[in-house]
Amino acid sequence: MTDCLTGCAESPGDFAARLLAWYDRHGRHDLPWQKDVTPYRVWVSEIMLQQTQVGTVIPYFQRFMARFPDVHALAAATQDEVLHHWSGLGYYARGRNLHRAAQQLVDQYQGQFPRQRQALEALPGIGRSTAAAILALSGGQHEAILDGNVKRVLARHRAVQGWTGEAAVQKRLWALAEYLTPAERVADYTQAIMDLGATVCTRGRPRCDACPVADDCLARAQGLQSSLPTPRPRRKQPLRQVCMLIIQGPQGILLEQRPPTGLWGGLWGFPEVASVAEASGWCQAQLGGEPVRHEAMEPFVHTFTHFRLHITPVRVWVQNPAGGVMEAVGRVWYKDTAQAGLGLAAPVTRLLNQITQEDGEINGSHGEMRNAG
DNA sequence: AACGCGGGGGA
DNA sequence: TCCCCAGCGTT
Repeated sequence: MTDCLTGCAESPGDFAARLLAWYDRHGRHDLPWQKDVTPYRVWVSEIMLQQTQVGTVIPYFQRFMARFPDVHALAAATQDEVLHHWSGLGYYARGRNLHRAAQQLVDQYQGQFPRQRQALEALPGIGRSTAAAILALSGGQHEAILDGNVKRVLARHRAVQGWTGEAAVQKRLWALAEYLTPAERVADYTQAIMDLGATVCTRGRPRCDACPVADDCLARAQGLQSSLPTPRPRRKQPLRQVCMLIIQGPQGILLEQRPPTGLWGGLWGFPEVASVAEASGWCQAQLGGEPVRHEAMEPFVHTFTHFRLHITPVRVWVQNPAGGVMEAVGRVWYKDTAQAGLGLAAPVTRLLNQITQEDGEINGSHGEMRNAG
């Protein structure tokens, strides 16, 4: 007898029991968010882990918790400070959503996390899986999750064909996830299936010999481990071109805040023009004067999922603009951008480090330890 | 150089 | 209900 929707012949409890036994011996039990488990800590870790692997997330999580120990601290912070702690993680909309959701939790729920999944899903940045993860991991509630690791484990174990982004595949996987989630030890089971996906049932080379559910894994039986889950159909990536102006004035380097949404939304970066030829004109129009000189740096490529960005950095030196400086909202001159507490995109950080190093060598001050003291 | 990750939002 | 968007690290 098989279950109609899931196609499972086995009892769900058997799958969970094998996973839990494996988890007790081989799972991860010392991750920072597994200590002092609260909905807030689970939430922040889940959002960070959506886009980044555990090893990278840990230091970000520690710094974030040190600065924003609870939902009230996060709600009371400025967006700039939240994005500063998110700098380098990518997907900055999630940092902004985290901040907004914290404010809604304080405003609508006095900072207490609601226990209804639908209420959590109404918060920005929290969908079905993240809501379920918060409730299951921090409260042991009977909720099924379906993150990337779980999708991979289930698609393989039941040999589910098709890209997991397709509606029919999603539906099937959610049905499987709910069917297999046990009534007892839900938090451990949830962590167990994520751990299995992260450490054994990996994307590249699954270690089937170490898998507690390999016996009845249909992908393994059919030799499909490495071809499932079916990859997303891929499209050709367009190229975009941009010229970043690294403008050096007496007060430091000019940074502008980007629009609140879109690419690197809310972060700070260099002024941009379409081509090197427009650099002088931009300075004339925006700073009220010609640059003393400018010099193109080595161009490089920054790759996104959907396009590749060719970046040509140009160093521009301007004289004391003597009142010509426009200290408008969203524009600022910084000497030490690392201390400014601003969110910076990865290529901006890279360029700032690069020119700091170059200038240090030119000035012969490279022997000084910047971090000393 | 390709790929994955969960959710938001517009068509 | 599609379909597109986003930014890094990993492989």
